[in-house]
Amino acid sequence: MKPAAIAAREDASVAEPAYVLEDQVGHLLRRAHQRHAAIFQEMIGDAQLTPLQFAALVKLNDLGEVSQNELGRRTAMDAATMQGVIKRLLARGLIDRKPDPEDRRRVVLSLTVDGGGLIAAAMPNGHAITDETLAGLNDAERRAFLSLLKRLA
Amino acid sequence: MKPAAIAAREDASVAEPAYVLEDQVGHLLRRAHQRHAAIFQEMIGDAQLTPLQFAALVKLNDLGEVSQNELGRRTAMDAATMQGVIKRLLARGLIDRKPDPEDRRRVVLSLTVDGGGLIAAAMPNGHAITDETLAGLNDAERRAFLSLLKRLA
DNA sequence: ATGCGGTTGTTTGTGTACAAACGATTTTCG
DNA sequence: CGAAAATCGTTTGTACACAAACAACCGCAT
Repeated sequence: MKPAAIAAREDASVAEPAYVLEDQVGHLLRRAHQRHAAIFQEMIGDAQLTPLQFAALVKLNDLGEVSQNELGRRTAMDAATMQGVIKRLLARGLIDRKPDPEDRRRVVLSLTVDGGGLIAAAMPNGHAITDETLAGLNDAERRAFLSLLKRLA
Repeated sequence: MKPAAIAAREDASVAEPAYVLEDQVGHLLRRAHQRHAAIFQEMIGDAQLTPLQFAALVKLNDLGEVSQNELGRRTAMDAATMQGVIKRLLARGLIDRKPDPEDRRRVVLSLTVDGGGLIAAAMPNGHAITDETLAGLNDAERRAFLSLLKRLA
């Protein structure tokens, strides 16, 4: 059995464009995301804090009080994923959880003092992580990249 | 307790740049990757086939025979992740696995006929998925984006 | 008022993703 | 030659990521 890459090269009239894994957006997005996650873990300054947990804390810091689903929408996590993130933040005492008196389905989340402190301390690291992730690009390239990336997300 | 976003706005002399989650590369990469995964699942034409499984099959198609770790490096998966991917592809009879006679640590992987057929059928869908993922951008923007993304990955 | 659609949070199951530790082997180098 | 270092594949444990199904609850239209 001959590898397709060779077979294709043998017949140039076959206009099938080669599927080069390394050139596919999906693969590149995955690898860039992997690299970012590694940088995050290295620089966030708290070995237990993950990107999603950090995102949840940041949003909670911005919003004050929110329901679990709402926080999920704001951070692009689905309800099931949120479940795990919330559980771990609760276990570390970084967030609070109380029933919403006005809607008995809901649960209201908010930062604890510890959570607020952690976010305040980690925020600068967040900026450094973003910077390091974009390290290969100059300012103009960063702006261009982020603007294009936003249109894809 | 006042949300930090408001507190910051009250004192313009504090030069702390706001940490806007929606503007961070990491968050945008994650969302773009999520969107791509959704498009992939919808368009790949085989409900069981995941992006990583597809990537492994594509590389196997390109290379003919490789060891498990080597395939992992070529597809940017670590050994533990590879384990699961290989297991599922084996279970579906899409790949073969035999000991390397020249190195008793190694296992040689290759496509089965079924695997080759599936890849041949799915390849066009792969191109369509890449296209759909980049749908918001014109040709020049796509080239620019991919070139920048490659430098980050 | 009630009934029905939609929302909220939860659970289960499958599939990435990676660290860490392991035994078995191969390679390298003193 | 033989010990140390590196590689290969495996397992375990933690953390996303989402589909699907669920009970409880809310709001709206009839």
